[in-house]
Amino acid sequence: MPADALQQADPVCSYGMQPNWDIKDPQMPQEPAFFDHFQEWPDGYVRFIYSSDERKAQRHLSGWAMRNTNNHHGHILKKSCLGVVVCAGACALPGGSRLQLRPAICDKARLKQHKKSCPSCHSALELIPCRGHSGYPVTNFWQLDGNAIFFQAKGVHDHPRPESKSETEARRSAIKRQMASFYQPQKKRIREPEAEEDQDSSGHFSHIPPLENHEEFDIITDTSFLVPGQPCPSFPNSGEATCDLATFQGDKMPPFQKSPNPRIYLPRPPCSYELAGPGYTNSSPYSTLHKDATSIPADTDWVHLNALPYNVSSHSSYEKTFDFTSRQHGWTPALGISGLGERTDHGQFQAVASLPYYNPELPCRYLTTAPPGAPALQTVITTTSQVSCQAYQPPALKHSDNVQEVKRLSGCNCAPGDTQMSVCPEALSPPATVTRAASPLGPLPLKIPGDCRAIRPTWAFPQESASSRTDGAESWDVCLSGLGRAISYSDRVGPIFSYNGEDF
DNA sequence: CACTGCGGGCGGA
DNA sequence: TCCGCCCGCAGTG
Repeated sequence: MPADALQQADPVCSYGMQPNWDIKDPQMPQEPAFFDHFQEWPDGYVRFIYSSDERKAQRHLSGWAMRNTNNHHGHILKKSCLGVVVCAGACALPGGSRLQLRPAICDKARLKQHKKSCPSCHSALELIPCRGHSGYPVTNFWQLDGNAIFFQAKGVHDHPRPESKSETEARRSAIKRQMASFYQPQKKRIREPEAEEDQDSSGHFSHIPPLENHEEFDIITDTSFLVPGQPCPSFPNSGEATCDLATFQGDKMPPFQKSPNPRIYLPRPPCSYELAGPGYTNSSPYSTLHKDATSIPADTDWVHLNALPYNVSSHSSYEKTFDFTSRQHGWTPALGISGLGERTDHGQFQAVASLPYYNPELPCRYLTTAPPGAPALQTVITTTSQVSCQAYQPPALKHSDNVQEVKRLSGCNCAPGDTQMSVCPEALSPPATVTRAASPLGPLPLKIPGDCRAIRPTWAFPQESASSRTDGAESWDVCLSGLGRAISYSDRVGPIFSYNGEDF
């Protein structure tokens, strides 16, 4: 274990688990012995102390879309979570993923964003508000005191992660750079098939603009995210799909780069997708994704968290932290503990193994029951928006008392055609295996416990889990169960599917 | 143009 | 009083 990891672990425990201070205390601890490693996705009632030298802390950054909130305390910066923007139609992207956009922080920009439609099904976009703090948005407090930046979070995010800002920015820049080299060559290829597709009433798809235009290019990528139930004329098969994506992201987005956010829901088996490999062959029905993936590039605004589980295996998943148990509602990322290293990873893995993911009876691989250690807080969300996702909703879902949850699950939800994927190490690890897993077993009835949320863990302390993750650490949430569950991982594992910010 | 931070002000608990 | 929230303003990139 790297020294860094060790350093990180202890502080986390000390501050995260046993904080002896509160953001509102008149006097903060002086000269803390340890500084926590910056947590990009703090979740739960956690507290951290960052070094005043930590840039991200200085900027009060967070993976969550946090907006400034006036708390009438000049010395304490308060921010509240905006939630996540999803497709109101709850359409499932190929691969069963859902769009999870980062809400614009600016009210004006957010309104503008809301006017956009889902690139996949053209349904309206819906903002899932955060209600993780007693029905109110999760709040984060920041206070600079001496050489330390005190951070305190209140509430448990009850929604999927939006794309993190840092990731978005990183991806955009990377894409732009790569665009130049990748673009031209692909131009022709992309046009042919896609050109025919006219999904966008506005004509985005019908008209394939010069690839030089990044935005346009992004739009094209939209086609790659066809809803399973929809016809996919333009990408009938994967044969053509060469792994452009690999090329695309290859150098820029190393699969394992820290990527805080991506959550990948893997309702269906991942296509065998090889990021690194240039022409992989894919027989998967979803191969189109690959193809699409190839063209995916740039849209940073859209995040298909679930995107493609590519290379899940490549991660040597065993080692990755599959934190099925983790976090509150299952949306939270697993503890990816880059820093905690063996201890955590191992533990998590074991935990995972013990979980019935593969159990058909528990399609929602997230356990239905919260572990003892799980945070008691359960957001009671009676969101109005419901569901569109019912289309895919299995009967079992209906029983959910929490509409919101169900709806959200749709993310996990699977499209009708989802095949069940047994989640076992084997499946996740080797690409080949994954591919095999993808083989259609045929749609399975989706049974999702009413409270199909990820379970909260075995880890007794949310803080710990949160803290244990290093920033951007590789953490995975794998929701494999039958249909719906998702794998979310923080690593920059696979291609990140996003639509161009232009449209959204 | 969007993000960010600040602060006034309002209303509800 | 506290809190959530809206709004506008200003600085920044």
